Amino acid sequence: MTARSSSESTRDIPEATVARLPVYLRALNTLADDAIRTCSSEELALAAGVNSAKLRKDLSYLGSYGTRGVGYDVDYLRYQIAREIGVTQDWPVVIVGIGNLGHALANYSGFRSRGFRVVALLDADETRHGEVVAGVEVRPFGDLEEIVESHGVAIGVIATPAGAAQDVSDRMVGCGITSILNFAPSVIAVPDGVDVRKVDLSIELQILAYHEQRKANIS
Amino acid sequence: MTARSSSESTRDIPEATVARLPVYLRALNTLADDAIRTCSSEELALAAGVNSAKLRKDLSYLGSYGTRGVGYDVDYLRYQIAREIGVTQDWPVVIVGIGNLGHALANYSGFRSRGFRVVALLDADETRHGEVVAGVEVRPFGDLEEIVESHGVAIGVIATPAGAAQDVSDRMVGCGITSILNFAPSVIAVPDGVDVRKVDLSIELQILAYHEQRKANIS
DNA sequence: GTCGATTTGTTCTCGCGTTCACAAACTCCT
DNA sequence: AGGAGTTTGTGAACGCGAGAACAAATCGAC
Repeated sequence: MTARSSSESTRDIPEATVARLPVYLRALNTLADDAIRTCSSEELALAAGVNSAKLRKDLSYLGSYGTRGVGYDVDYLRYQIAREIGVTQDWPVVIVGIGNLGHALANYSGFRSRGFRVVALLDADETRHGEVVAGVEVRPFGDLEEIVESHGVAIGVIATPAGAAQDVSDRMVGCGITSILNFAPSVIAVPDGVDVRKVDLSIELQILAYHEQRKANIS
Repeated sequence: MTARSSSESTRDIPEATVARLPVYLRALNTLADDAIRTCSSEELALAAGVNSAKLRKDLSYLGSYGTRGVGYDVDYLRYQIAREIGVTQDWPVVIVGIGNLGHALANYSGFRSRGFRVVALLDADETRHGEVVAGVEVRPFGDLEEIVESHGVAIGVIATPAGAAQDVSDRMVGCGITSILNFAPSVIAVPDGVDVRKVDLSIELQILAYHEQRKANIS
């Protein structure tokens, strides 16, 4: 409908679609690894675990990158999705809280390969300072402002105990971080304009337990 | 409307509500730790980070456990939610894949305190067998069937690389596991009746990156 | 015992997301 | 060149969830 200028691609993509784009991207990467050049919406939907109509509608928000009667060019679509999400550029990331989970996150190769670079590991516990994890030295939490400023960090990861999460969040927001991924099992409050996503391991298990309990009670 | 018999409490709770119940439960636990006996829907909603109308509607699916003009009894509501979710009972859990993430999961105290007991750690890599993590010995993946049967395990956690996830899933389903929490960055296919929840670290970051990119492009 | 204040439980409306179904567009074969 | 076969992109219907608003119920004061 609307005329679309060169790189001014999309207006607003529904949140549900945004959450699925990374899944499509991964599926496309897998296809590319298998030297597959072209795929239909049906094939890609299968690989991504979604309905093909939903996939097509999702992709239509980005533009018309398919060819009717043929399908999608894997490499081309892959690039378009990556550009839309923003993973074609480099995102510096700070991780606060280097416990068991922080360790695992720092070592997670999936970040590196998707444009996320861990520029600093911070912890309040001084006995951990100087320790090197995944090639990065653990530094005092007080260094946060300096690091965020010098590297232009916009994304912070909280992997602390619940009690520290709100304080860490406040400090992050205070020095200009506008996106937070929170692994601490607590609700954190942030001002408007700051995005928070929450990953809670035990909540996921509790949801499974609920359904499991229902299955057992077929009375 | 419907007459409600003794322990036959609810019919079907919306999925969105089920996902929030654990959040309410945690908020209630925090209140209880502060020796608070009673709370209004407004207070609890604030602690849980949701709208109070939504909270009341969610709780109404469980029954009428509040008192008008007063609020909710913290301990009583806490018990009711815990019973509804199923965390009053003990859930044996198996974790497959003891890499960085598997280590972190095995050590995560939030599982133990919510009724989940890690009964076994399995890994395909023989060099890891015998290693003790969080008080549990790492055993060969081939022991899965025996362990699931002897402990009555219904919930499995996959923390392997992407390539192994589908195989592990198939084996789990094959020996009777009906709920899977998948941390591997891949889509797994399971038969009807098996629940899968997926936690993907890099996808969460990519979603944040998308919004971050939008913030930067205010052009 | 009655009145006012308070808070729950529920009804209603609205918007988002999912899915179906089909027209438009492209390829290939003859 | 034309027709058959495919596959995309999208309009329309449907169902679920969020939030506002209100009636019902309880407590406390007098």
